[in-house]
Amino acid sequence: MSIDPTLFDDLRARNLIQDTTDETALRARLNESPITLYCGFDPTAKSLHIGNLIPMLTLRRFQLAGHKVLSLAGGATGMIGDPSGKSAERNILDDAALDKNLAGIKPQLTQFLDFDGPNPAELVDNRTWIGSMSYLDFLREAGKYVTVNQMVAKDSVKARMSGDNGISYTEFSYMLVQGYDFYWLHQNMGCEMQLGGSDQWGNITVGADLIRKKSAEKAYALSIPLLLRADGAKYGKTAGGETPWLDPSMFSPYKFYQYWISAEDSEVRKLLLQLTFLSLDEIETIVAQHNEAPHKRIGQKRFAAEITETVHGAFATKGAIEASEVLFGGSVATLQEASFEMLADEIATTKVSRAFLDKDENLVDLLNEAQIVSSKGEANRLLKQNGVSVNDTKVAAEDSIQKDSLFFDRFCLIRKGKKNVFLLDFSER
RNA sequence: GGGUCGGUGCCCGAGUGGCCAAAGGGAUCGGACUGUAACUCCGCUGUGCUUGCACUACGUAGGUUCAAAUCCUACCCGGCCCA
Repeated sequence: MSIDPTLFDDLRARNLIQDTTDETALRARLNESPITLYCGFDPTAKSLHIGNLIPMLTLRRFQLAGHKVLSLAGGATGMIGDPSGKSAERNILDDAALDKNLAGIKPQLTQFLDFDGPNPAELVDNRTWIGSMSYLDFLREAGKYVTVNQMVAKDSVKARMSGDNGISYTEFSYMLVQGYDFYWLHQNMGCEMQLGGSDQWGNITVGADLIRKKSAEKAYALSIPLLLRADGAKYGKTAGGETPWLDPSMFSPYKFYQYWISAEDSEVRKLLLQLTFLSLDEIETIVAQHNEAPHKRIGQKRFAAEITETVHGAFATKGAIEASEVLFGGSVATLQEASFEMLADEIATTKVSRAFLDKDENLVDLLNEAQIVSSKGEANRLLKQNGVSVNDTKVAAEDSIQKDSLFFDRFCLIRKGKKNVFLLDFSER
């Protein structure tokens, strides 16, 4: 397998490099022969989310360039909780939750990398080496080589020491565990480099130092800028506080696509660069087209399509795009029954009993029943504020949905606000 | 272990016996504008219903009182200082 010598410059151009250790040496090393590198992901939930996408896809860039990549599931580190970027102590997950999360995350860790072929990636779990290690061994093997002085100096720790909540010894130890991972992978799998978000920098360098001290060998670190929105908020939450998960059963491809469609103009270029595999030239062309006519939102559409395809595949992406076009372009009234069925797969659909149809002023109950609102009070408020429409007609609390307002005697489209669309299915007799 | 300060709604934070479902700010949510933007402006934001009342809520459990977020007791949790 030959190495792509342009990798480093490409990463730079895409703004995927925040910090590196010894850039000159790293460049030389990357072009000399395939390097083994790893990036870790802790099982804090049963799915990864979009915040994990950049490191994941960067790992893929390395693999495509001919390097050997290791994807690490943090079965051990996940038990502790990384204090980086956190203002308060985290709850420790119990074993059952952890196992469940690991089971959900492992397939996602393999999804973006190639595990067959001439240069297969490997999936490792740090529980296999840390899990069985005794505390005393760990203190002797890892703890002896790192001073508390350095650890306390890390930003992630400093922030917590000066905050109101303090930091537990457990979380304080996190960086040491992660550092030992790097060392172990270096000794046992020839891993020379660790990749991570810029919030991981402190943790990563602990590992590199450990390798240097214990084995007197060189290890490299590369951190990636955190994916931030223009307003400085982290990507990884929707406006409503929902997390855009990668698991389609937790965050549908339609929602995923919509999430990116509403990205800001100023973000388009960055997103294309960091998260797609389009060439730099192609990206500049798209950005130029976009800037000529921002209202057409060429950039958002292209990016959303690319990233949705990467994460959810071509088929799901097609469905998400079609649903979006119907809901935000076309007219619902002209849809065929088959189109409704397609929509039902893409957006939130609730089966509702036809018994509701016999009542007047049934809207509040229906909204509540379909869990479009979390309380009847909220339903009333939304209706009063003109925030609900049925089949694209604004409705009030006194209105109702009756049989003759259904499409094909079964479907009814409800909008809450501008962007939240729900389909009610009255097909049960 | 001792001392001390603190724990209020999604978050920050005011409130020290009734006028408290709890000021103010942030955030979310809805509306207008628009490009399914940004900016700006407006409005809402515990639950239930018979819309005025009831219920639930100020760390937890008791108590005092006609009345408690507010006072008392015990406990739990956190910060800081001392040992």
